[in-house]
Formats: sequence, structure tokens, C-alpha cells
Amino acid sequence: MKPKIAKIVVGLPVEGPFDYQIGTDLQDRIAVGQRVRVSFNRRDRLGFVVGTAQRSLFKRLNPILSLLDNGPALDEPTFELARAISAHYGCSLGEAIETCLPPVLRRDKVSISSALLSTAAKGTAVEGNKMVLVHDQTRHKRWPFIIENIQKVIDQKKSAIVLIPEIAFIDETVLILRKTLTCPIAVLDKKLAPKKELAQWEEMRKGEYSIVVGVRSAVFAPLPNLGLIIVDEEENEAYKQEQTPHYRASEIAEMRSKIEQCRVLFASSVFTAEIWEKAKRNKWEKVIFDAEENGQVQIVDMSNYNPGKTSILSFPLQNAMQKTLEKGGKVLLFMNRRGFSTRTYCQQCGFTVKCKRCNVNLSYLFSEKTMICRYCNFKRELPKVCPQCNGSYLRSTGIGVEKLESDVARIYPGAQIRRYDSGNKVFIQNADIIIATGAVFREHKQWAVSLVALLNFDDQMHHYDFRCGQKAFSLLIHLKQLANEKLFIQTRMGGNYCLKAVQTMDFSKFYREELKLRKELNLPPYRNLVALGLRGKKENIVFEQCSDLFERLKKKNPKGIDISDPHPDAKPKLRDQYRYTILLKGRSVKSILALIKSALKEFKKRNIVITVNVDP
DNA sequence: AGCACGCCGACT
DNA sequence: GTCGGCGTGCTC
Repeated sequence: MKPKIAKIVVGLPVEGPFDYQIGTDLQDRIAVGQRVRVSFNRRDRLGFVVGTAQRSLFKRLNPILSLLDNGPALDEPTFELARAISAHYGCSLGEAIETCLPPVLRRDKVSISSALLSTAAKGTAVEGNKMVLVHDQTRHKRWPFIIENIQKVIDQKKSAIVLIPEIAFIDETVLILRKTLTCPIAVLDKKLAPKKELAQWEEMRKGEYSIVVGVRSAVFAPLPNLGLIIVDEEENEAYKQEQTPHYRASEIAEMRSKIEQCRVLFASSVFTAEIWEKAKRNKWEKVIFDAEENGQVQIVDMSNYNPGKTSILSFPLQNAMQKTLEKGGKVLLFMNRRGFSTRTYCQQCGFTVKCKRCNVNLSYLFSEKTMICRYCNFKRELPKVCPQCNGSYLRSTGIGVEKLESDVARIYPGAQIRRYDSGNKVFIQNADIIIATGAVFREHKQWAVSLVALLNFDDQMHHYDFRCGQKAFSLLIHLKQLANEKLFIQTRMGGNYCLKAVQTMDFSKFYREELKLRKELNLPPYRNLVALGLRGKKENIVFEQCSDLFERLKKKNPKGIDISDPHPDAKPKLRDQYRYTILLKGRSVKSILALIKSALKEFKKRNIVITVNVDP
């Protein structure tokens, strides 16, 4: 019997599916996975057919206005992937489907002209272990291995996706691949005009490319006979999408692997503790490329150091810098803290100038002559007298890159000093001393620095973030890779496990320690986290609603799920909206999402937006 | 999400 | 009286 009713979802945060009448003219052409134009809530919208039926429980049905394409936009594996995304990340099926499609197909302006290839010729399962960790401590030895693996799947008439964390790496990556691989490569490096974007998507779907290279969203490339996905720098946070549905590309790669029977190679110098543990638990294959020469690591104990008297540069470091400069070598000083000073306090009453909203110290930006909150960008002028006791003994301490630069210029008047941060567009050629922030890692060209120094290691460890140890260790390893001769680390926490592990390049030891901590504190990978976020224009309303929701969650008395008190986000005010979060911790994402869904069902939200972030 | 409907304050 | 502010509910 010909279907009379179509089940349709839309790319909105509403569950659905919604029933629509299929006109007799469309009954022969309707298919699951097809894009349609429908009237939804009195508006024209794009919808996706997710099923058909003969009857509906609803009295008055709107008709499907038109079919946008001649065939389905989604093949069966992609549809399955969308269902998995919707289930795991707690978004609607419509939102999940849109995530799997390129932006141009989320709107109803263009039509797909080519037909979907038959999926009957689905690839045979790959031999051996499907998931592989490629632990390359050098950051270049991985490529011959990766290329060899890509060649293997191409020889089997299959295709591969190569994921990189940032667009800045794409030219270099493509160059490396093209050196040995002669097959057609699709490079998803820029935003294309709608027509071009569609054409490229259709070419990918027709199998005209053996390889696709791109960032996060390239994991959805519609390649037929997908044989391999490469995830380079697995630990990079850019793989996590900050908007709904908050997916992580490395997890999507795993989902596709299960659905399409392809292999996944995760390559990195410093994997996340999560994937390290997962690999161990599931006995994934591990390929190791050792660091070639063990550059030195020197840890400088700053315990008895008085920053008021001298400089942020300890004497052992100054000594080493002097020697390096005399030999004509370059020095790179790394600091992750902007501004001039990071704390302004009253010597009389002890008052510290803080951001009222975020309860953190305000930094002083010398270049802008203003105080600023590093979270919410709140600005105020430097007070002349203490706001608490009216005394005139305000002092600024704590060192940011601005202060560092002025110190370095004072100590080394003859040296060429350059600051490199996210504002720099060109590679710095002539400099003796480079003062750098995290942006250095975007520049993969040889910096050719002899000496690298991390000036504020302790800052990295003092975050609320439970992953700070992991991130600090990752930073250390990457800095060590930059240093041709030596890495200097200034710290007051000499015994820290991250420091010990980097000194001996003992990765197993690091992960053992990190995972032990995670286990003790019931954190990922031993538990799953879901962040339930509320945001809105009025802070009291957001907080009220958040507390209400918290009570409802609590009342359900869920077994095995911890619920944190509502607390302001790391960025409590963003784009004029106040943000609060409830963090839920449990043994499975599924159970946490079920709890959230049941609590939200009986919760009437007012003037706020609620977001769900799985594994934030 | 985004839009229509609804109920209260300032206005020709 | 009514124009329009935004708070609330609903989408097959």
C-alpha cells in the first residue's frame, strides 16, 4: 500500500516526529531520508522524512509542500549516525540530521542533482584491530605510517578521512599527503559559495575523492566505502563543538566506525587520559614512535623566590638565556597570561580588586590602562584608593606577558625581543627572544629555538578544570618538542606528577597518576558527565530556574547519579546572558539523559534557554 | 528556534 | 479608548 502519512523532523530543539499528509502526486516518490518543504507552526521550513504510515492520531494534517531533491539526502548509515548522535548528545533527531549535512543542505534553496549510490556494495569488515592509537612523540614520524595505512584502504578501493584540529594546519597536511599519494583529495579548507559547497558534497558522495582533509565537521564527509578515519592530535579541544549538539569529532569517528566498519587511527603526542584508558580497556592496538633525542628538562624551584625584588626570570634561567644568546641561539619564553599584573590588592586591609560577577581577580592591562576580568571581559579603571578602607596602599602583583616583556627588555637591552600571540599573522624571523602564548603551536614551521622556558607552570595546575593536569602535561610535551636543546620550567610545585613524567618522558607513569586521580574523584573516564546549562537575560531568573530544576532532579532521587549545586559558568556572563550550570555525574550517559529528560518534561521554563552538553 | 497570542502601561 | 511592550505556549 502506498504511504499516506510521512513522519517528519525539523532542525529545531523539538522532539517530533510530526505527521504530514503525502499528496497523491508524491506517494510514489516519497522515501526515508528525503528533504521536504513543510509548513511548520505556520512557517515554511525544511524537514526530513524519517518514516511513513497509513494513519495518524492527529485530526488535521498539513500536506508536504514539496520534495526538495529527487532522492534521499541521507543514506541509511548516515541516518543511523544521526540517530546515534541524537541519543548520545541529547539533541533532537532533526538537529542531529542537520549536523550530518553541509550548511547548504540545511536550507531549502538548492536541490541535490545526483542520485544516491547504492549502499548495497558496503565494504567488507577490515582485518585486524579497528581502533589504533598512534603514539608519536615527535609529531612527524606518524605521517609515513598514516600514509601507508591510507594507501592500504585506497588499494581496496575504499576512501579515507583525515581530521586535523585547526584550519591553520591544512596546507601543511595536504602537502605531506600529496608527496606520496597521487589520488584525488578533497580539501575542506574554506567556506564555499552554496553552489560550490553542494557540488563538492555531491562529488564526495559520488566517490570522486579517495581522501578528504578537514577540521571537525569533515568527520561527516559523505564518502561511500569509507575505510579509514585519521584523527590527528586527538587531545585537541577544537574537536569538541561548542554549539548544540556539542559533539566530539573523535567520538563521531568511533560511531561511524561501528556503523560503516571502518578503521580509526588516533594520532597524537599526548592523548587524552580518556582515550588512553579506553584503548587499554578495549585492547586497541598501539603503535609507538619514540622521541629521537631526549632534550633536557630543567625544573627551577621558585619556592624561595620574591617577585617584588627581582624579575619573573629566575637566576638559573637568566644564566641559561645568557649562554644561549652568546652562542647565537634563540630563546622562547612561554606564558599564558595576558596583561601586566594579575592581582591588585590593598596592603593596609588586604582587599583584592575582583570581578563582582566572577569572583576572580581583575588583571591590569597596561596597553589599555584598564582592569579586566579574564572570564567576562568586565572592565573598570584602576582604583586610586582602596575601595574598602580608602587607604592609598594599592599594590599590583602577578605577572602577565606585558610585564614580562618589559622585564626582558630591561635585562637584555641588546637583544631583539618579539612578542608572538594570536594577533601575529607572519612568522617571526629575526628575534633573539620570542615571548609567546599558545598561538606558537599554530605555526608548525621550525622555530629553531635552542631554549624554551615555561614561566608559569603553576597557573596551569590551578584551574577548576579537572582536566588541567592532562592539559598541563600536554603543554609541557609540546613545548619540549619546540626546544632543540632544553626546556626550562619554573614552578613552586617541583614534585608535581606532570613535571616528573615530562622529565623522564614516562607517558605510562603520567597516565597512571592521572587516571588514579580521576578514579578517586569519580571523574571521566570512570564516570560520565553531563552539563545542564541555563542561560538568560536576567540573572535572578536564571538562578531561580536553575535551583528549581535542581530540586526537581534531586527529588527523583536517582540512584548512581550525582547532581552538583547550580553554579555560575566559567564565563558567567556572555553576550548579555547570564549562565548557570548543573553538573550531573553518573555511570552512563544514557541514564543521566533519561533523568534530565524526565525532569524537563514537568518543568516549565521561563525566559531561559536550556542546553545539554555531554562530556563537557 | 521563532512566532502568534495574551495581558498590562503610556499615548493620540 | 488603543498601540505595543515582552512573557508564555505550541509547533503534526
